[in-house]
Amino acid sequence: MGFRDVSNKVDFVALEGGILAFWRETDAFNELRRLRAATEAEHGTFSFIDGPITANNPMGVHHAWGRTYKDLYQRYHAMQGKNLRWQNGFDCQGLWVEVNAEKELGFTNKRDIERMGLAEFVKFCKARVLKYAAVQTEQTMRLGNWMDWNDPDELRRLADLLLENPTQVITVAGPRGPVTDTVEQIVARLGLPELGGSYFTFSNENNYQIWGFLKKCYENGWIYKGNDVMPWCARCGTAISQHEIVTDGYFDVTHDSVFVRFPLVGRPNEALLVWTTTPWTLTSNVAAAVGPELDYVQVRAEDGWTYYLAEGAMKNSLVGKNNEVVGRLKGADLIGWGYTGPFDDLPQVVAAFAEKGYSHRVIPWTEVGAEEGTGIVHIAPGCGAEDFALGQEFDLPVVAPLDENGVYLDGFDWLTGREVLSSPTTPGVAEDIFTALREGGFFYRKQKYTHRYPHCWRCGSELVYRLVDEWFISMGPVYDKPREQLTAEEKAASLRYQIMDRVEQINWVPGFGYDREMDWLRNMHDWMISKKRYYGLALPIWECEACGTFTVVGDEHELQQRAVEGWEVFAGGESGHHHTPHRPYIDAVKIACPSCGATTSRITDVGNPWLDAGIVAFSTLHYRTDRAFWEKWYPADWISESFPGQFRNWFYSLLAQSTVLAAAPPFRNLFGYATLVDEDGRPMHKSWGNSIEFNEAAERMGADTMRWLYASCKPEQNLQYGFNRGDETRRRFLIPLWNVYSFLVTYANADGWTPDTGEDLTPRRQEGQDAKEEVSELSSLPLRLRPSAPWRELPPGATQLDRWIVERLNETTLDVRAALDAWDAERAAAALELLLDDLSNWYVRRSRRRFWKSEADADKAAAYATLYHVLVEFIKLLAPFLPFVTEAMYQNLVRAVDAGAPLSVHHHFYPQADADALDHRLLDKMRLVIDAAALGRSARGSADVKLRQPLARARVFVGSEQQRADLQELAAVLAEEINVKTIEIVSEVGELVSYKLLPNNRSLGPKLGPLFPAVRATLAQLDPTEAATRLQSGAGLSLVVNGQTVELNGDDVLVQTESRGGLAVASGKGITVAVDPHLTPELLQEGFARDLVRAVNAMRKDAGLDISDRIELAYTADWDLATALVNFADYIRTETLATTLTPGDWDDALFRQRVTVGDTPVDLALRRV
RNA sequence: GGGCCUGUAGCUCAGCCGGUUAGAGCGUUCCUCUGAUAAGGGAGAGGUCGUUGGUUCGAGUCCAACCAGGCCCA
Repeated sequence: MGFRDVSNKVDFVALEGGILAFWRETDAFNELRRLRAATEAEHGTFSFIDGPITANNPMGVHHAWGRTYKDLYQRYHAMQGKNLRWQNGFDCQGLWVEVNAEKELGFTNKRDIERMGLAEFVKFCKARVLKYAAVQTEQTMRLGNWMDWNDPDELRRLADLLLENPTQVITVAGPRGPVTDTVEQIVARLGLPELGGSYFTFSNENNYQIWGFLKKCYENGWIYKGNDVMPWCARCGTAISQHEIVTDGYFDVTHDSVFVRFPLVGRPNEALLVWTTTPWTLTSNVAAAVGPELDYVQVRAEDGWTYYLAEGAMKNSLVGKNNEVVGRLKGADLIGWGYTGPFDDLPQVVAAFAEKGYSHRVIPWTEVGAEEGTGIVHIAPGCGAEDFALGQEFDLPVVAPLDENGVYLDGFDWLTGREVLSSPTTPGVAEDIFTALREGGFFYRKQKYTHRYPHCWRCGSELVYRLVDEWFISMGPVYDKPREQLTAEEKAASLRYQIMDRVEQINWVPGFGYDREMDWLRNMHDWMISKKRYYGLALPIWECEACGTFTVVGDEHELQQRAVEGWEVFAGGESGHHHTPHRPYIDAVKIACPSCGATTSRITDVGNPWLDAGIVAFSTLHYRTDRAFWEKWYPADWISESFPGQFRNWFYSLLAQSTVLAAAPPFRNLFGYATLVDEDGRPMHKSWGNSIEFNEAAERMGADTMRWLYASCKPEQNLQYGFNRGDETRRRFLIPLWNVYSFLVTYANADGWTPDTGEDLTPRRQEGQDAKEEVSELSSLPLRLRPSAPWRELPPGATQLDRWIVERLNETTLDVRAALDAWDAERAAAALELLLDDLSNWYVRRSRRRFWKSEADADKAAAYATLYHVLVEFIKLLAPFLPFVTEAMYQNLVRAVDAGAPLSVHHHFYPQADADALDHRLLDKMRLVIDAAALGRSARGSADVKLRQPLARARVFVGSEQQRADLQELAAVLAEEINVKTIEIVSEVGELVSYKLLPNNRSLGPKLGPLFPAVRATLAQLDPTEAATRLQSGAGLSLVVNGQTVELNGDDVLVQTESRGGLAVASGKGITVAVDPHLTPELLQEGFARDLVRAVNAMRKDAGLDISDRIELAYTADWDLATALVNFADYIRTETLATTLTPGDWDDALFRQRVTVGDTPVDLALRRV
């Protein structure tokens, strides 16, 4: 039995398809799970928690980056015998799901959803999530990830059944047997133990676990209802987040801005001059802000008023020529002045001011400038985000004028019921406001003003800023002292400091992640957990309209107990079917107010989706139902996500929820990576046409290529991604790897060589025995599945080269393990690339003749055995990175010759090596020759002598005795590499080079200090050869500098060599190689012979001959060349497999060519024997 | 305005505790090797190390200020 033949041309994409089919057919992943269940007792577990991906759209190549790391580390730890949970996660709730559903349905605003009906809409969202979870599952499988995947077709079937009728009862297969329930409930139980597969954050377990978290926050007194001023779309009736505006929403528009006078109290005919672009907010004016450091002027204007405004704003603000500056003052001087507002009589304004005992006044704000407006800013805390923040700071009243449709509320007199913005049907209020201002004597002038203004990215309407009720979790105070000085009480009162203590316990990779997270925790505001939408976590807050009390429900059981109304709609109802805790059904349940007993309703808000993602450290680990399981898998050993954004999102929500619910951080190691951009460094955008679809990348580039590209890049830097980069990656690593493999298989098959699988103690799988039965046998850990021992038993004919490449393998194994243990895939990949380079460009190249030769001796056997061993261990090292190509090679190299070997390369243990047994001497020695050979080639290049032309000798200088001995030992190798007849190793190369003396700054600098420049100058004036000779003989130099005597020893002076006239010298890394370029007639003849061999072999290839075909060779050449051919006939015949080499030509030649050897033409003809 | 990060060759990036003539990959030009190789090797061209000060015998490296870009928070 031998290997399947392997072409050196390979279609990686087709290969990957074949491997996916192989895994599917052999159930290879599940067999791994069975194997690891058996090895867990000895090797433990690796706990990974997958950050949920929003199941909204097909995956992008940026997701594939992260998913490569996730798969890589899971495979690496599985290859150490550890057991894993292998659970992928989908993010399923929240605004982004709604938005995509709305787009698909062609909806333009909230009222469309209400027309459709909440139940229908929520159902549609869930089905859409299932559909894209199926797509993302298929894509991630294509990337090669092994996970406990749901069958994508089953997910699609559930989506269809859900849309058809969510209450129909079905039975589905689960790992512990069939499960029967309504479709709605089956979908809500996905990912739970009875159904297995990925977790979905819309699951009952996820939602109710968040209830438990919120209940605990409530018990700690941290939940409260607060206000915020948010950008709001009146048409859609929804808040728009700052993020949504920044990405898509700012356009230039022209508004009527207005200059208004605010008459000052106690200063007749004097007024502040203020300016605004949003006249409707003047109803809600509370204060006027000035820059305390800014210069202001008092101006007597021609309209009879005296105005105050910023000096720098006069030109833009005032009209007329007869404006006279009558005073100057700082903004700070104005602070505290009272004034009269333009709409002080509105009932809401009166009420709000009365409540706080407040009247209009001037406040300081450092942000105020004179570039726009008047330098006095109108402040309406109910109508602007910054205004609101200032209002909080100065404890100002808030006048909030608008309802959710942008219509004035009660208490605004003639404005009540008016729409604030103009629309095709209504004119808006701006003109009427101007009229009112004129009538009240507040109007100064108006002005067209063009500015960037936020718009709704969905419907295009201008946004307004609106005061809304939102629900928050308090993050506690920020204390004005170092963290370590906090008392226990202070810490107990402030969740942020408790979270910081958890952050401290985590290993952040890269390290700046720690700083970012801490910075966020220091500066974050209370966590706003509500969103006025439809599809998402139903916040378990019931609020009493009668007395204002609110209460939080901790789980479904508590809800049932406390329900006073509507339980049957939610959990029983006409059909008798239990619904999931989503709107609208959950809203039917009423409970009694714990304070006054009134019937209360759930607030209609849904939850912030980061609650959904952050709870998974509990919900997916069965915290509520199986505490032992949770304790086993919590905290996660490792999590990984792209870090932009996640410090305040997933990482934060995981940390916050874990801090409240458990005493330990949710994860021990965090690995973050940056952002994926296109090859030019620009962000990828569908609309820019530079984004790459995952499917396109996988099918054009190949998943292994993608994975190697991802794994070998620097994670903390943005990844510039594209097909050119992919081609380069394939060329640099995958193709050379395949070529080594193809080389081995080609020659092994030609020679009939197979690896020795004798004296094998592996229990063989019997025909017909299924994998499950095998588990009991495997529990005794067969030898083959034990960690592979370092390969100490080299075959009898092993050469130094064989021993070297095995040591390189061992060295690389140590490097790769150390790197992966530190979550440094880049370093691991770099070490693996170096090994491939050594294997391909040194070991195989230098061993080729051992494989070609016809006699089957011990040397050849050793070469095969060594290359085979190294390659098989190499692909195990690579398996977590390149699951496809390593599997393909494994199936041929191992399984094809040993049917009893483990089914998959991924079932093996990761290679191990013994650091103490590493032969550093051998590694250093060979590296020295590799480096010297490179220098030799360089030296030849500088003398313009091509490598094929033999030269008489090279002289090599190395610094240490040890290096000289090493080089002496390997002189033959070096001679062959650089094609010289002899190598001389010398302790000084003065004959071939000239010396240059340089001060050793590192040792002399500290010793000499200010004297240093003078010593350097003196040193430069010495005779370098004489000084170098003295130093090399061990004697020191004595210099007199500035009247002082300075003694220099060998360590203080660096002796460098420079090539001298006409000689070919190269140096570096402490090595100098000088080749003698002088050519004798004999050397020239040999060069001709080698040229000819090269030409003939090229002809053989062109003629389509097989490697082993014998030929006859005829030539027509001039006398010089013919002499060379005669003199080197044996050599030429051997190298070209020619039985004869004669002058002349044949009529029946198979192939004929004129080639140039040296400078002269030769006619060659060959025919097959 | 605050925090974090980044400015080094055409592009992407190394450059340690400050120390010899600032390196690598890609691209480019030339040369070369090759019966596993779609590869490999060598050489050339290409640098005000963001700017300005400072510390030092010596600064790409340390310090300060500034400039530009990115991310986050206001």
